[in-house]
This record gives sequence, structure tokens and C-alpha cells, in this order.
Amino acid sequence: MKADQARDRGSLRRTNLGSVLRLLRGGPRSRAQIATETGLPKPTVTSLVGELVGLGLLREGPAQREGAVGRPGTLVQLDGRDICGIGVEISTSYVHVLALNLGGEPVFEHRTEVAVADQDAEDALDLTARAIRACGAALERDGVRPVGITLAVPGVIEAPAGVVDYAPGIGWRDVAVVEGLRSRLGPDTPPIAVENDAKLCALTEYLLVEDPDVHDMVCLTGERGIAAGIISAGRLLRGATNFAGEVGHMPLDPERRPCVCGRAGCWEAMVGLDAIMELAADPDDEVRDQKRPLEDRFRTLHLRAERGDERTSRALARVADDLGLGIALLTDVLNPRVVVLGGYFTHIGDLMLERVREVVRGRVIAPDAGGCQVVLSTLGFTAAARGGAFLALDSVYEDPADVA
Amino acid sequence: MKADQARDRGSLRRTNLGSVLRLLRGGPRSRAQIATETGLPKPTVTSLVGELVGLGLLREGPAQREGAVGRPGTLVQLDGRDICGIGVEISTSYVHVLALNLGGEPVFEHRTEVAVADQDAEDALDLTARAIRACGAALERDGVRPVGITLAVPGVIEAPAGVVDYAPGIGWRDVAVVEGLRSRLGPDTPPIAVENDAKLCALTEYLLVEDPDVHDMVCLTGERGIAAGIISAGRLLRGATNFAGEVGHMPLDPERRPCVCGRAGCWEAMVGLDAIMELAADPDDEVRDQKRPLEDRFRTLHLRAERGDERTSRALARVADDLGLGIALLTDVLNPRVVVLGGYFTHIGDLMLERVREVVRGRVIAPDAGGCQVVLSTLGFTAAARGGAFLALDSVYEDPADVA
DNA sequence: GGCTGTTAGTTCGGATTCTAGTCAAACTAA
DNA sequence: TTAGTTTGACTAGAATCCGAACTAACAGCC
Repeated sequence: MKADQARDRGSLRRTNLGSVLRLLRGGPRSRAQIATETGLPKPTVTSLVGELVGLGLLREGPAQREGAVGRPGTLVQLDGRDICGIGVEISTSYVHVLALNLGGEPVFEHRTEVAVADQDAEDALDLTARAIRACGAALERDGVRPVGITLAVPGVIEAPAGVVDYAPGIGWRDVAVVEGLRSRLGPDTPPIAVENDAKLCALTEYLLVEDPDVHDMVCLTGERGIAAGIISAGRLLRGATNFAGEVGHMPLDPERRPCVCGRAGCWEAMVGLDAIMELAADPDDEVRDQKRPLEDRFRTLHLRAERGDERTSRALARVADDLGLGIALLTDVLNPRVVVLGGYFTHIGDLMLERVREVVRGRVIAPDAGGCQVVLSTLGFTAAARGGAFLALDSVYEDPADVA
Repeated sequence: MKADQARDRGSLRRTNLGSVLRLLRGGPRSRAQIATETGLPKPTVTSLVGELVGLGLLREGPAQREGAVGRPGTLVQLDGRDICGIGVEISTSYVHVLALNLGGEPVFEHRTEVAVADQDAEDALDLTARAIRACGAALERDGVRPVGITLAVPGVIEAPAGVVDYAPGIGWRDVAVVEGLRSRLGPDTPPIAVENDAKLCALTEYLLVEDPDVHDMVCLTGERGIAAGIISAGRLLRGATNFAGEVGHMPLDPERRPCVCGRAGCWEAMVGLDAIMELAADPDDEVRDQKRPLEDRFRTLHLRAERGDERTSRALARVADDLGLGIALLTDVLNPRVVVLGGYFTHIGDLMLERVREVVRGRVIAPDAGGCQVVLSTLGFTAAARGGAFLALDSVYEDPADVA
């Protein structure tokens, strides 16, 4: 049978420190507001806030002045200017380094355009290490201390081991990323982790969604491969061995064309980047020129569809149908509140969204699709790196007292 | 952004009381063992155990005697003989009432054979209420106090509202079960809840699995409909509106025959009870005689397959393929450690298991199916009622001090 | 200006709970 | 019998939360 860990006394304080800190991610508020929102008594809040201010994680802001009667409260807000998390996204065409301070504001950002797939994994790690070192130097100059680094990689990750099992988009197989970076960056480097890019996008989407009642989400990142980051009951769903969300090869239709994995009917063979391109244009068409930037190619496609080009419209409709089918399936299984479309869908999804929603409504067994809403991501290409930075900062939110 | 609830002081004690209690579900142990396993100091354990003994939830057992040096410990074990949870499964052909005491031992069990679908929902509730009253009377005679009642219903449940939205197997639609039972049973009845039978089966399977490292499971209950109970990271996955696990109508193959829901390609139209029966036998065959008990019909089928009957073997192979396909899909999404086949699969699954495993191994994208094992349930038809009783007992494990 | 009412935040003491140290008890092995 | 080991209880102490009372800082009104 199952048992869970007992809690010692210190963990109570840690939990409450973290609660206050996490609450303030949603914006500044007064001690009294914190007390009502957390349910903690005011003296406790005073004590917690005092400790967090002492740790340099919070600072007092201006007095709250809203014309209300009574003494105005002094706002307390996240400080953490001298603490940050680093997220590094290794994508097919770029390496993106992003450092966020505790308040979620970027304190460093740099994007290196590079065709990662064209080089050796070792070379890519060299490049990544250089980018991280540059970031570290800039942060040190500004007096900001990184508390962790998380890499976002589009592929199957063994997160506990720090190994990328298989990332076809960048041509990696069995790459010990964490070990490789640690040896390059030296022993003084903060903790390094790797995670699937879709999972990190999901984390970002979840943390930034406004509606406080959303705790179940599915975030799809569509490039050549399709992957999902799943948030369930406010937690990132990882599964037994961190493979959860590998939805690209879900068998949806045995009659369809074969997938790169050798099997038939995989979802990503129906809605992945290659599928939509092949449906929409002939091989020699400019939109299928892999040397052109992806955004430009989709801009062309978008234009064609708006002008009423029939082949483009048919292609979009077909992909929308298949996308809706897979989303309906995921909704049957997971019953999310929101499904977010990221990846290439952000470029062209506006033309498919209505149809996708229609399919989902019609296909999910729960009435009204279980209240599920399909939306487009608004985060752009920074989502994965941002999620990495958030994850790196997580240790601070888990145990604020530990930063010292 | 997201915030979670802060913890007050009392919750620490409650948590630790619950920890000790849950730990002891795994069998008796001495205070010193509890201390090492929970990480709590020995005096704390003494205090916690003392309180739990005072509450009548634990009792001291015999001295531990294992030939080791040193003073032998006195074993402490779950008592809770005078406390129980009641689980009631409302199935197509019976109403099963099961009361389990804290240690998980049955203290009352009664099964009423009845074709629930043939009567009005109100009549079924009358019958259920009578069964519960009989159970309550027997418990009162034995001096056992029920702390909660959970109904297991095969259908789509709005658990928070206590309403069964749709349960085709028993012909229910929009039945306010909790309200209906509470009004019939009177105000002195312990808290009543409803939950999907597959979810409750999953709970039972999870609590009874021996391997302490299994925290991600999918449990399939297959009758005419197919549903899944999903355990992820040790928690029952419910989704945003409690519809998670409604896998019966996942679209798997648009070419297949239509489902009762009107759509094509639903999983349960491929592997549900009707599907296997139609594949295996002609309409006038004895195995398709709905008046015969299900077990007998499957015994016949089993016999035929063993004797090498080709049609039966082909049917089993076909269903095994489709079952494997859906399980592979769920494994891609959820990456469970174990998939448990319940429902009718317990009768005939032994003949399909090897083939199912083969399909899953071949179809899941994660290497070695992400370590996922497909097994048959060994719990028989009591799983759902047992899960209900466990869920009813959960309040005790959550807050042991509250039983008084 | 001064009074009143209202809300914010702090101080203080008490209650609860965990925790470190100590010790008697109960047993095995030599 | 003696030495050694482990268990479980007792006590004192520390950390934390929490309720009540208190001060502080305003707005509105006379």
C-alpha cells in the first residue's frame, strides 16, 4: 500500500513562505490582502513577509491608495532582482537563452540563429555552453545570481538522468546533456536540468493564464513533431518515466500515410509541419523551401488562404479536422479546461480554430466538450525558454529560505 | 498566476496523524519502524500513536520477535474495527454493498441481483436505499460506525454535484443520486458521494498494488462501455469537470462500424462487450444470450478458444489488436507504469494478454513502452464497491482527529 | 481643527507541536 | 551473569502559529 512522507515542523514554515511568494507572483498586494487570500492570520503574514524581505525576495512598495476608508496598506511585491532562473531553448533553428528574475521579468535574453541539426551534438553543446557563459557574465556584471538552469529540448527526455533520448528535430540521440554542460561550465554552475519543450511551454501557459480556476490544461507544440505538455490539477503530468505527453505518434487512423517512425496513422503524420506543407503545396513551391524562415512561409500560406486559394483552404480544413480529432481524444482522456495551440499553429491557427472547435464540440463525449476551450498561444517562441526559467526558479518558491 | 492554499498549524498534526495511519495500511510495525519510515523523531511518533490509539484507530499488537538483538518493539496496527466506509456499486445486473473497516477488512457484504436498467431510476434508488439501510442496521448491531458512503456508477458523473449525467448501461440520465439517497435515508446518514466505477476501481488497484514505486496507473473497466480510471503521481486524475477517463468514445479508426453514440470509430465499438460478442458468434448463439450470466457466456467462449475454434480465436485476436492500440495511445499520453484490465477482460483477457502486450510494445513511441506493464485485474467484481469504501474512509486518513 | 469610524499592521502572550537529550526496560549473545 | 543493543517514554526546549489587544494611518463629518 501507499504511504507518503510525513511533514516536519520546518516544512510548515517553508510551505507558508512559498505560499506567500507564489501568491505575489500574481501582483503586489498588502499584508492584509495576503492574510485574507491565504487564510493565514495577520501576525503570521507579518512574520513571513518580514523574513522574505530579509532574504531579499520581497520589498515594500508604495502605499495602497484606493479612496477607501481606513488606513491604507503598504503594498508588498516580489523583489528578487538579484536572483534569476535561466531557461535555454535548443530548437531546430536557434538557441535561445532567457533569464527571468523572481518577478518574471527578463534580465537577460539572447538568441543565436543556428541550424542545430546540421552539427554534431557535442558542437551544439559547446555552442550552448558559450551562450550560457555569456549570460552568466552579463548577470554577474549586473549583480544577479542564477539559481538554476533548465534546458528545453524538443524530444523525448529522461529528466531525472539529464539525458535526451531522442530528439529527431535536432538530430540528437542519447545525449547526456546535463553531464556535458556541467563538465563544460565547471563546478560552480547552478543546478542544470533538461525538460521537454512542450512540458515547459505548458508550464508557462499555466502560470500566465489569467483565470484562477484553470488547473487542467493541454498545450500542444506543433513543429515537425507534435508533443503535448499536460497540466493536471495544477501539476505537470510526467508519468512514470517522464514520457507523458508524447502524443505525436498516437494511432489515430490506420489508413493514413506512414509516419517517419515507420508506423501508420500517427497524429503528427496528419497534422505535423510536413503534413500541412505537403497538403498545401507542391514540392517545388516556395512555401516548402526549407531555407526560408518558417514565419515567412506561413505568411505566404496565410495570404493564399485569405485570397481564397482552394488548395490552401482544403489543406487547412483537412489539418483542422485531424487536429480536432486528436484534441477531442485528449479531451476525452484528460478533460482539460483549456487546450493551447503553440508551435506553428500560432502562425496559421487563426484560420483553423473555428473548425477545430467545431470538431472538438462534436466529437467529445462529455456535454459541451466538458467545458474545454481551444485557444491559440500568444506567447510566441519564448514560451519554452520562459518555462525553463520558471522551472529553475521553482526551487526558490519551494523553499525560499534556501536561497541564502 | 496560481497560488495554493497555505497550511495552518493544525494541518501539520493532521498530516502527520494521517501519515502514520496510511503507513500502517501496509501492515503492522513498531514505533521505531514508523519513525524511520516517516522520518519523524521517535517522541513524535509516540505522541501520534498515542493519540491514534486513544481515538480507537490503532491498537498495540504482539511484541516483535525476529531474533534480532536489542529490545523487541511492540507492534502497532490498524484497529478501526468500529469504523467503516461503505461502498455501493450499482451495476447493470446487481447492486453490491460492501463495508470495509479501517484495516480494509470487510465487515458487511451483500449483493442484490437485479436488472437495474429495467426499472425506473427512482425504483433503483429505493432499492439501493433499502440495501444501505440493511447494511446500516447490521453495522449498528455490531457496533460499527460508518463514516461515509460512496456509490460507484458506470457512467459520466458530476461528482461535486452528486449527479449521474449519463449512465447508458443502467439507463440513467441526469439522476440526482446523492440528493435522492439523502432524502430517503434521512439526515443522520454519513456523507454520501458518487463516483465513476472505473475511477473507484483504479483507486482500489492502486491501493492494493504491492510495488511501492507504482504511482501511475490506468485501469480499464470493460463492459458494454469502456472507461478508464487514471492514477497519476499517486492521485486520481479527474480533469477540470470530472470527465477525465471517458475513453470509451476516443476516435481510433474512422473506417470502423458506428458506435451507439452515433459517431464512427469509437474505441468501445471496437473492444466493448458487444463488439467481441458480435465478432465471436452469430446472433442466435448461446454466448450472445443476454439472459445468461456473463461469466457463463465467457466460460463458453474461453472453452471454444482453447479448443481451437477459429472464429473465436480470430475475434479475440482482433479485439486484442484494437485493445492494444488504445492502450498504446493512452500510454503515449499518460506514460503509466501499469495498465490494469478489469471488467469483462478478467474473464477472457488471459487469452488476449500476450497479443495486447505485443501491440503495446510495438506501438508506443517510448522505448520499451516506457516501462509500462499490462496486467489483468485480480480483484473480481468487488473492485468498484471496494474503491467506494476506500474513498469513504479517506476522510479518516485525511483527518484522523475528526472521527470523534 | 478635532472627533469618529475604519482598515492596516505590530506586539504580546499563549497554545500547540515538533525535537534533542536522557534513561529505564527488555532482550540477545557471549 | 555481564555487555551490548534497541525500544519506547519522559522531560525540557525551541519553533511556529494564532487570538486579542494595541497602535498607526487614513477619510469623512461636524
